[in-house]
Amino acid sequence: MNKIHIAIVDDHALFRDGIRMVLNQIPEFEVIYDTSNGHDFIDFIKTTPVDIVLMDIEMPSLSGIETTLQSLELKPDLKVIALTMYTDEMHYMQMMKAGVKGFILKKSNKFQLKQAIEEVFSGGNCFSQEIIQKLASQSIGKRANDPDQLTDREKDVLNLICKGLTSKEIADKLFISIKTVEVHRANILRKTNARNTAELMIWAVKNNLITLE
Amino acid sequence: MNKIHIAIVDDHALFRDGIRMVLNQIPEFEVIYDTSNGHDFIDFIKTTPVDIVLMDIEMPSLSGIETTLQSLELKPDLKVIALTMYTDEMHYMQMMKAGVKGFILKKSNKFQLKQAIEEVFSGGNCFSQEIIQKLASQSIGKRANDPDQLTDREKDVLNLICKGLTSKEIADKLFISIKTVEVHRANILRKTNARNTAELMIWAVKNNLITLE
DNA sequence: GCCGGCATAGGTGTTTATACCTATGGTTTT
DNA sequence: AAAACCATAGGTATAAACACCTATGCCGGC
Repeated sequence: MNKIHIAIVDDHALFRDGIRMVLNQIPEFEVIYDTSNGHDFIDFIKTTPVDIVLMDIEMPSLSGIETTLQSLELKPDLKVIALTMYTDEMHYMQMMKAGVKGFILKKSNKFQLKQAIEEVFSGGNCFSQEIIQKLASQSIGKRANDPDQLTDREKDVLNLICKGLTSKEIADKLFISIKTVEVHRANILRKTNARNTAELMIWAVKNNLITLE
Repeated sequence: MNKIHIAIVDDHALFRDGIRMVLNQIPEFEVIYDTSNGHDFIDFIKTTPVDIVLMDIEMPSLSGIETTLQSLELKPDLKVIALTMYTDEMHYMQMMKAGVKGFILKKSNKFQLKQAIEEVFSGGNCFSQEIIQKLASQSIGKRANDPDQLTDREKDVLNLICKGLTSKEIADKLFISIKTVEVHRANILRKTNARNTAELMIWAVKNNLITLE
C-alpha cells in the first residue's frame, strides 16, 4: 500500500516535531519533509513529489499564503491544508483564494487532523466547523447594519491595521505603495466614521470584521 | 531509573499531542498527563505528583499565569516551565512573579526543550536566550525593581486610549497635561511591548483589561 | 530620614497617521 | 459609449503618536 506523503511547513519547531510524530504513528501516513520556512519548501517540491502539505499561515519572512501561491504555480496538483491558530476572515479568504483545500485549527485533535488529510487526499475539501460557522455569522451580521460597505481591498488593509501593522508594513506585505495604503486607510476611516486607528478597531470588532482572539 | 514525570497544559490539542510524543520518545521522560485547561490540571495535582509542568501562557478561561499561581499554592515544589509563542515583557514578568522556573518559546526545537526540562528538574532555571536578551536590552539602566504590571493611572489611560480618545482628549478628561498622558502612553507601550495603538489594543483585549463590546 | 515608585510635566526630535488634492488604467453597470 | 466604481499612486500639508531626555513633588516602606 502506498502511503500518503506529507510535508509540514511551520516556523514552530516543537509543533512541527509533534505533528510529525503524531502523523507517522498513523500507518497510512508518512511525513517525508518538514521545514520552518516557505523558501526551503518551494525548493523541495521542485525535486520531490508530495501529496499533502500542512501549511502554517502565520510565518515570518515568506507567509503561508505566499508559499501556497508559489507552490501551486510550480505544482498545481499539490494539496495544501492550512494550519491556523485563529479564525480570521482575512486569512481564510486569502488562503481560499490562494487555493488551499482545507483548514485545520491548531486546537483540533489528531482525529480531526487525520480525517482532514484523508478527505483532502481523496479529492475533497475540509473546512473546520468553527470557521464555517464564524464566517456564516459574520455574513449575517453584515447584512443587518452598515450601509457603507468596505471593498475587498479595504478589508484586507483593515485586517492588517488591526493586527498592528503600520502603513509601511502593510504596503510591503501587499506589494503596493504606502500611498495606496494611506488612501485605503482614509477611505476606510471615512466610511466607518472613525477618527483614528483605535476607533476603527472598535468598529471592526463590533461589526465582526475582525477577531482579536 | 526513575523517569521525570511531566504534565502538559495547553489549549492546542495538536501541539499537546505532538509535545507528548516528542517527550515520550526520550527515555528519561514520561508525560503522565495533558489537558487543555488549567482547572483540570489543578484538580489533577491534588491527587498525583508531577515533576515538571509545561504550561502554555495564552489560554482562554484560566490563564497560564493564574493556573501557575494556584498550582504553586497547592504544591510549592512544582516546577513550572512556561511555553510561549510571543516575546512579551508583561507575560514574562507576570509568569516570573508567579514562580515559573523557565521559559521555552514554541519555536524552540526538541533539544532545547529536553535541555530545559533537565535543567529545571535538577533544580536550575531555564530562560531562552532570545527572552533573556530582550529583557536585558529593555532593563538596561534600570534597577533591580521589577516593573511588573500597569499602575492604576496607566490603566485609566489605557482604557481611554482603547475607547478611541486622542492624547489631547484624555488629558482634558483627566485634567492633566498632554505631556503626562504621553509619558503614560510610552510607559504602557514599553511594558506591553506594543509598537503602536493597534498592538496595544490587541494586548489589552487579550489580557482582559478592556472589553470592546 | 532616605530611597523608590508614581504622577506630574516640559523639551526636542522623528515617525506615523490623517486630510486634502490630482490622476490613470481597469472593471462593471447602465 | 458613458458613467460609476475600484485600485493604484503621487503631492502637500497638519496632527498625532512615539522616543528619549530631564525634573519635581508626593507618598510609603525601611
